[in-house]
Amino acid sequence: MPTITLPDGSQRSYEHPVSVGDVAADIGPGLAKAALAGRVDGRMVDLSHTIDQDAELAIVTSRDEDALELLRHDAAHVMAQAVQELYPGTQVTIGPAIEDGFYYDFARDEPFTPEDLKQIEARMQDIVKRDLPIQREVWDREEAIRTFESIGEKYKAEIIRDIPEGEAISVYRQGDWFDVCRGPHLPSTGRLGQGFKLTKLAGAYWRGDSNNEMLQRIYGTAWRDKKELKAYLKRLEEAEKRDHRKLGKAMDLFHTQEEAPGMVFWHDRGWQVYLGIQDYIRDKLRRHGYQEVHTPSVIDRTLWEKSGHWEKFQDMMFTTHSENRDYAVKPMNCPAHIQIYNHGLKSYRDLPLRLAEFGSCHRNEPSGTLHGLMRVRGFVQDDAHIFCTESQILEEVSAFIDLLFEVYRDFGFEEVLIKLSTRPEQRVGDDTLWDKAEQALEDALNHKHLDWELQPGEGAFYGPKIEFSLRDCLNRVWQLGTIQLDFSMPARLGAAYIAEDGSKQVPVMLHRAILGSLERFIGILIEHYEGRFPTWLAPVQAVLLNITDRQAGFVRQAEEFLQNQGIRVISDLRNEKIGFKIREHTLQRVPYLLVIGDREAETGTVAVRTRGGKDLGTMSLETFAERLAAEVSSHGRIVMHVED
RNA sequence: GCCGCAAUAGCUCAGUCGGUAGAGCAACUGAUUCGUAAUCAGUAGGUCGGAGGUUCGAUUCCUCUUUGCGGCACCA
Repeated sequence: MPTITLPDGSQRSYEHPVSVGDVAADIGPGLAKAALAGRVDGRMVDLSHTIDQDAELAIVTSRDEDALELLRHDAAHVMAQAVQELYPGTQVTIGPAIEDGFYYDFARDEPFTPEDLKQIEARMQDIVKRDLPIQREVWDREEAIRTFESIGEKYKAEIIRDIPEGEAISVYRQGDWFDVCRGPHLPSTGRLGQGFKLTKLAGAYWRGDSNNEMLQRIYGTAWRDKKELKAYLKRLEEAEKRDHRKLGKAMDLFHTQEEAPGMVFWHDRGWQVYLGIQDYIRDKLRRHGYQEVHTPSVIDRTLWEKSGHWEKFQDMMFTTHSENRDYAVKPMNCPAHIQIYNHGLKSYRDLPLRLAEFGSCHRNEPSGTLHGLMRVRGFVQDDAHIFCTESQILEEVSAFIDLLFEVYRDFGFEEVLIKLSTRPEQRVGDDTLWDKAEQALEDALNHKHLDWELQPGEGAFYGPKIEFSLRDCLNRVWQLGTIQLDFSMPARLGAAYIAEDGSKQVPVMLHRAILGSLERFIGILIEHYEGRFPTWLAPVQAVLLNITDRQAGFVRQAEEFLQNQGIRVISDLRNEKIGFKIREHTLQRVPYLLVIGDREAETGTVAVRTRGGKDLGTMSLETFAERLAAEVSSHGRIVMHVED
């Protein structure tokens, strides 16, 4: 008979099988009331789950993190019930808990409207008030399929058919409503509470396949109580203020317009940031043994046919035509870099050869994917291709990872998501080569003691890859850097080198980028810093502000002096109150505001105020320039501070 | 590309149950020269995304289209 071990190590023995709820009640009435579910030997189960052998048990209450997932899953069920009560004939499909909330996909001919969401939400609250007990039942497979088909739920019947033979078909019932579900669930709908809200409507393909019909997805968020919900909504609101599209407009960095969808018009201030990043990367590449090259944007179609891109991506390439020839605007730089590699016979002594380019690429991305700077049709990558021998792969990959983290740290990014994608089903190259390549990437990651996630089957057809991603302010993940091994293209485009033994060999090519698309990277930077670029990247680093017209002459002198020191400085001589000017330039996120009144003009100094509102006191122009230079060259690791 | 929603002044937005539009900020003019997040007054500013239709009359209703937004699918 079961002996149950609780998290504190204490044990309880029972003469007969007991439910999780029984154990909770046995421990104390308070816990019985608070109990939502149990964790038996690490697996989440219902309160009604029967324990018939020795086990470790933790009672899950609303205080546990686990409770949130339970809650969100239940919210999805309650929403589905509400929808089916309000809109008979709507079919249910799947409805899981997700980060911060839940969704449910419905099949219904008529589209849901934002007004419907309010009604559904009201009905959900009603179902919560009804406090319907949630009961688990195990059904016979055939009977389950028949039942769901008989009530017109063809998607559910299909889901049941796909449950592996031998696995129990569990059905959860709340009132008159029931749904096939693995569980676990809360003991009753009342336990969901009122900390939920429906957030958005969306389309979603059945089973995630664009060949299938589109269902209607309703997203919601769910929390333990109203207070947590409010805090979450507040957080979302704050995050939206960081949106690079809003800040880009407010800070006059760039714009987009109807005539050039997915393309960016960079304004002076945005372009300063762009150039600053390019200069920085250019310098890094020189120091790390890369050559910088530049290749044409418009290249004859036959080259893309040879490289294999035409076959796979022709729909996504912009094309043009002239004098009976077809051209494509380059979507990537690698075939062009191989052309440079192919000029002149290469020896093993030339390897590794690292060719870098700020390659301007155009891809005709599907219209629905465009998103501010994050997903565009015209972009520049900090792209490079490393041609090397097989034995040089590990060393080159390691060196690249070092460089990548060096760069990310200079930009202030510490949290990077890393994924290793391995061989897909359709691929070129034999398996021993893949073994070697995947091992090399894995070794390089482990050698650096990095946390990474394996994505089996997600590699490119020509080789495995590592991807480096960051999250934006709304928690969306965007890939920045990548390094990909390629065994295919060098051979396709005739790249070769003469080995030590005089034989002709095909080099391995590593495609790699650190920032990826500069456009996307700037988008991430804007959101990460909420527009407050570190001084070394800020489009305007300092602004000189006069108090009255009397100081205009000195302001002009100071501006010239600081400009000659290489500082991006402007002056604001408008006849406005100092508070007004401070406000404007603070909103423009200029790192340093230099106020000049009679006192400063007489002594040749500036009163320094930061965009954060800190008063750094008065200092000479020389001192300010020196300190700013120190901040810039240290990439913000040394910042100006108040003198003691 | 697919589903849904949206598009009004330079910007942020209100509005019209069909009778050719309004605020704040910005701009311009004038006054003010004022020491750390908005000085005051005045002036001007719109084919209400584009095309077509219904109507005596359309920014408003309908159709198409473009772009954007939120997802889904895609991402060399």
